Amino acid sequence: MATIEDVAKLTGLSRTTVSRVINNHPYVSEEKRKLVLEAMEKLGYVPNSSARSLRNQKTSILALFIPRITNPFFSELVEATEIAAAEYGYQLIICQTRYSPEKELNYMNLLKMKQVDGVILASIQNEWKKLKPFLQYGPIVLCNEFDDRANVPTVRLDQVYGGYIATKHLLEQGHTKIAYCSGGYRSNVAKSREIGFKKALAEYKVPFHEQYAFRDAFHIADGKRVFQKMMALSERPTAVFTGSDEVAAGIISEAVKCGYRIPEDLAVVGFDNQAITELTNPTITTVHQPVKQMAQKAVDVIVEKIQTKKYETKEIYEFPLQLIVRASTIGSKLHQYEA
Amino acid sequence: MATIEDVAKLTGLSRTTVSRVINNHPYVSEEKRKLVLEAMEKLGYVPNSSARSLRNQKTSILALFIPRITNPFFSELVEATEIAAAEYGYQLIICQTRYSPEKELNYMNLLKMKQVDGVILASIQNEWKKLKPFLQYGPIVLCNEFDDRANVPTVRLDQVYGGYIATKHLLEQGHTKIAYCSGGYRSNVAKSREIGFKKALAEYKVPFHEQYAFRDAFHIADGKRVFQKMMALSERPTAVFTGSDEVAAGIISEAVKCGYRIPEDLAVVGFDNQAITELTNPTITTVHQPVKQMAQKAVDVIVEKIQTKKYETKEIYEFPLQLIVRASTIGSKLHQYEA
DNA sequence: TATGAATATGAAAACGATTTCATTCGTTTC
DNA sequence: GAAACGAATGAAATCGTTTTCATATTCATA
Repeated sequence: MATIEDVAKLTGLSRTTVSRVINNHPYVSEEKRKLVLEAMEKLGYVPNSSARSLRNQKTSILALFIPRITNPFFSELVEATEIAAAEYGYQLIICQTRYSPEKELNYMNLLKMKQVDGVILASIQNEWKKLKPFLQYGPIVLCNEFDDRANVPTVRLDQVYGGYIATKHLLEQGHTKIAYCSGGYRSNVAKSREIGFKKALAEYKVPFHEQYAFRDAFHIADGKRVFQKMMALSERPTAVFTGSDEVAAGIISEAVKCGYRIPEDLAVVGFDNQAITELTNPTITTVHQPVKQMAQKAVDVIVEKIQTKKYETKEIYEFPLQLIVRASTIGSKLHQYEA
Repeated sequence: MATIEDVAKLTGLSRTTVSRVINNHPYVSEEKRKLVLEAMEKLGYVPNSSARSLRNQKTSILALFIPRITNPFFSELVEATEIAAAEYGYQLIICQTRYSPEKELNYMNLLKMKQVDGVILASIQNEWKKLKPFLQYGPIVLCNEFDDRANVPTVRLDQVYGGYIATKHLLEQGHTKIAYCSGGYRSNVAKSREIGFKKALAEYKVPFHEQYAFRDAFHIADGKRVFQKMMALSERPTAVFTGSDEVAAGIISEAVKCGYRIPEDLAVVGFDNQAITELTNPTITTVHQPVKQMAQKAVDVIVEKIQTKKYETKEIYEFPLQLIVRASTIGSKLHQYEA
């Protein structure tokens, strides 16, 4: 394994000069520069990352915290974040908290140990006061998830608006018995959507009944379970708002299997605009989230924070959401080949 | 930022003793050990990763190469790999090659620069002779993808068998005009499946026509495109083998939209057993791949190679595949509530 | 009671880079 | 022709650990 010393020896120059060539510093004669480059090539020399990190106090690695990567929303976020990070020359370490506060705190030590230059939190499992102390070791940027008490840069989507437009759409179709379905008790994303949901109901003077709320739905299986619960109610809802397309797909799948018609018997809106929304029958009305933009911004911001070393600045960057209307809410016109 | 020196000063001991406590080395009196632990706690001291990596010549980071993470097969692989790596105390860096040989070679420098202790290749974009030289810098383990010329540990699935059982299943249903659909020209995974596909055809004395082959299908949209191409043929196939559930779902979606019946007009088998296989209508017959086991084994193997430092050993670990029969191939019985 | 082993500790050398500071050599400037 | 400056280079310190080697103490054993 060739080191800078080997290159220095081979050229008869000092480590300093070699280092200058590597880092494109001035005051190296063209003659020596060529000599060094040739020697580096010949020895197959590449600077050692650990040594550089130690000396420069910088690893060029970011950590991205997500609950689990198999959730397509987070897959897309990881994809976009990795690409954006690579543009800046950063590597991305994936930290799956699996909804565990302990795992989250444990991964946070990456910042303390200086194994990463910064942390992007796309989900939050601990109270902010538990995370805040880590700010002394490096920047934390919130992306997607957020917390009012957190005095750090936050890149997020207007979830209140998302809940609002999706629900308003159902209300416009004449529904008054609308169920609410979400995942993540701790999540402010879910809470915001619920605020938007209730805001829309209030505007239409439609009351909300707590028995219509299901706040523990994450996966397809949860959707199936929730559907059965809804159908067991004495007064069944005619529409349901869900916090993810997976759950919406689960509901639809179970409904169709049980002989119900979507949207005639139950209108369903999803969230995320995932690929499955166009594959189910009927296709799923959903809310599109600009994940790529959000990821890009989060990386832009954290790179800037790493450079300026000002970590405790409350900056909010918010992107809009967009309703995508498909067959699961507006019925027959789009149901071209069914039945 | 407290260093080991600070802890040493606070306790009045040497760095050596503090280091011994950190690393649980023997020959430290219980009295001093406590003293050190208290001081570490008080200062909030945690060892610096870069310094450790430099000194120990070990980063405790693995790199996982995949084409793109939004492919659910690779999401699942990343999830399982991250969990398995974490058990060994390793972090996981994600390298999305996006099917680019240049990007792949570029990421390979992580090994050369010693930023990672090992590389798990779940996809291969370059000829092996281009990758082989990196073996002098650290272990490479193939996982999922493979190459006969590569003299390194390989954890893989029996793809020939996978192609075989899926195709045999179609043949057993009486199909003789069977199309073949896959993604990745360079991929030996795809090539193996094709071998299994043709083996099954041969056993049933069914000839294969090249116009039934579509080897550039990766996504849902490709499935839709392929469906249109198939229907434009003078002699249309009655069944199609696909290399991914996404493509199968695309085909089914497009077929249903155009008024065709699955499986009566076209039987479809997918690959991967992804969540969507149970959400489409009809549900998709597919081949289940034991991704978790494969990922776990790949991590076990690479950790061992890192320890033993023997990188050039050809070891093959192969896991079996399993056919999951659903409605997209066996028709009416499972189509309970359609029409 | 001397001897050797086991226990406990520290000084200093590594790991491989970058940076500070000093030095040398030309070239300009007054 | 001395002073000042810019260009080119290297020696050595530094980043924060772990490890090697040396030394000192304690303890058991002959």
